Amino acid sequence: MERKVRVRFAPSPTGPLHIGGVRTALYNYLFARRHGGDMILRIEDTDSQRFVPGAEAYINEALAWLGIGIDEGVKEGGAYGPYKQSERRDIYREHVKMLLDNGKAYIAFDTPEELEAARAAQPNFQYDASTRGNMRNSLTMPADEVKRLIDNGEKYVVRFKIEPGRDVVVNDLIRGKVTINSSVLDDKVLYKSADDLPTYHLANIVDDHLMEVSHVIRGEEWLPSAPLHVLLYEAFGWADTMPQFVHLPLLLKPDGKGKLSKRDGDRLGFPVFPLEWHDPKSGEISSGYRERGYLPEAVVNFLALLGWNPGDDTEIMSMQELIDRFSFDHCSRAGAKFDFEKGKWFNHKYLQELPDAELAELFKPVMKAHGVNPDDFSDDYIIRAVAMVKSRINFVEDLWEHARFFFVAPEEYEAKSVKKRWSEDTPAILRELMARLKALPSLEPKGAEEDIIGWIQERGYHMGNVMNAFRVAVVGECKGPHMFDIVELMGFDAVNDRVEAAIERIKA
RNA sequence: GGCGAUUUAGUGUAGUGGCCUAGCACGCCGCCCUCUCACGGCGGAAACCCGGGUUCGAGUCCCGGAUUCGCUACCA
Repeated sequence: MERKVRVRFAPSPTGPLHIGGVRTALYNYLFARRHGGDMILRIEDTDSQRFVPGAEAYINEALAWLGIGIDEGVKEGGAYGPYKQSERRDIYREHVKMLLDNGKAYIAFDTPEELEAARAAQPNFQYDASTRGNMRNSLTMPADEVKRLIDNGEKYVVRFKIEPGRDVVVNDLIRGKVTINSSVLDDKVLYKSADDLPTYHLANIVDDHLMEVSHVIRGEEWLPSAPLHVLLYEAFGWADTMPQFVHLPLLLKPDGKGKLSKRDGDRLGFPVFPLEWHDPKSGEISSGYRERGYLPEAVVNFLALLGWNPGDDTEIMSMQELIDRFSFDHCSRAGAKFDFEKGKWFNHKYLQELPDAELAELFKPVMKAHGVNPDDFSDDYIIRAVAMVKSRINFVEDLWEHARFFFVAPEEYEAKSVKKRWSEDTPAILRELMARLKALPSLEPKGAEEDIIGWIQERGYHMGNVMNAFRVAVVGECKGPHMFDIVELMGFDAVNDRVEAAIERIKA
C-alpha cells in the first residue's frame, strides 16, 4: 500500500537557520516534489528556554529566498495544524495520558539536582530499568503519594518506560537496517510539567503521526534516538503507519573535526547562514549567503551536491532538474566537509548565466557603496562594462574590483607596471597614439586595433610597452579586458583625459 | 567510557567482482590564446584506511583492527 508522500522540515526557532538545516530542508523539498507529495514546515518550539525572537521569521525568509516551497505550515495553513508545537499542548497532554494509562510511561519527581547527584555517584548512570527502581517515581511510590505530590503542584516529568533486552531495528533508506539493543536506551523524558510542554521525542512522534508524515528526513545526529522513536510508535500502537526514516550525512567543518557550527563561518571566512543574522541579544552579526552576493540558485545547487549526486557527472542543475533526479539511492553516508571554494565556483557559473542587464542592476548597489552614483552613467554603459568583466567574478561584489576603472579614473598607477612599461619617451608615444585614435573614423575595436597595431609596427615601437603603458594610464594597472574594447566604451575624450593625467602624474 | 554510524586524490564524488593502468568536478601546477589580468582550451601532479580471507580475478564480498563523526540533557 503506497502512502502519499508527506515530509516535514521541523526546525526549532532557537536562532538563524544553519546551512546544514537548509540542506535538510532542501532534500525534504526535493523528495516531496519528486514524488508529488507535500512539504510541511513545522516549528518545534518546545524548548521555552532557548526561544529566540525573530528566528521563525528568519526561517520563512530563508526558505523563500532559496525557492524551497512550503505546502503546509504556520503561514501557509493546512488541514493538519496547528503547525507550531507550542500551540499543540492539548494534543500532547492527551497523548501523554494515553501512554500513562497503558503503562508505557510513568511519572518521575526526581529534581535536576537529584539526577545530577545520581550521575555523580554512579559514573555511567542512566535512568532506565536498572535504576528506576531506586528513584522517586510512580513506579516506586504509592499511588496516593503520587497523587498528593501532583495536587501539591510538585514539578514532575513523564518518562518513557523502556523494556530492556530487545533488539530494535530501524530501517533507514540510506543506511539500511540499524539495530540497537533497548538496554542502552534510557527512559527519556517525554513531558515536563514545569512548562506543560513535551520534549522533542514525544512531540515529534505525535506530530508526525497526526500529520501523516510518510518519510522522516533529518540529520544523522538523530540516528541514535531513532530506535527510541520506533519504540514510541509501537507504544502508541502506530507501528503499521510508522514513517520511513532517512538519516542524512552531516555537513562537517572544512578544516579539522566536527560538524559545521555557527561559529565556523566567520572564523573561516564564509557564511554558514543563508541570510545575514542580527542576534537580538548580543547584537552580533553573522554573515549570510544572500548578503555575501550569492545567487540562491547557486546555493541550492551547491548544497544539493553535498551528500548527494545524480549518478553521473552532471553538476549544474536547476531546482527542477534536481527534483527530477533526486533519490536517496545516490545519497552518501559519510559526512561531507564543507568546501567553500567549490561554492564560489557554483556562484561563478550561475553569475555567467545571468543576463547582463540583471547583473548590472545587482551591481548598482555595489557602486553606490563605493561612492559612485549609478545615475551618472547610462544603463547601457554600466551593462556593457559589466559584460566585459563578468567572466572573472565569483560574486557580484567582485565586479567593483574589475570594473571600477570604467567609473573612476585611476588615482595612482601600479608601481611595478610603471617601472616595467613606462619610459621617458612614453608620453610622446602615447600622445601620438591618441592623435592616431582621434583621426580614426570609428573606435570600433577590430578596426582600431588593426590600425594601431599597424602603426606600432610601422614605427618600430615595442607592442607590449606601448599597449601596457596605455593600459596603465587608463586602467591604473596591467589587467582587464582588451584595450580597444575599453576605449570604445569609454570614448575618446575620457581616455585622452586619463592619458594626459597619467603623463602629468607619472613623469618618468 | 558505552552505543551507533562512517571510510576512493587536499575537497565533493563516480564506481554494485573482470570494461579500473580507478572517471568527473573544485582547488593546485604547466602550456596555448594574448597588449595585461581573467575566461576558455589542452595537459599534469594527486586516492581505493590497514590486515587477513573468499575467488581464476576485489576499490567492489566476508572477518578483524584502525579512523573519523554523531549520540550519550527536564536541547533540538
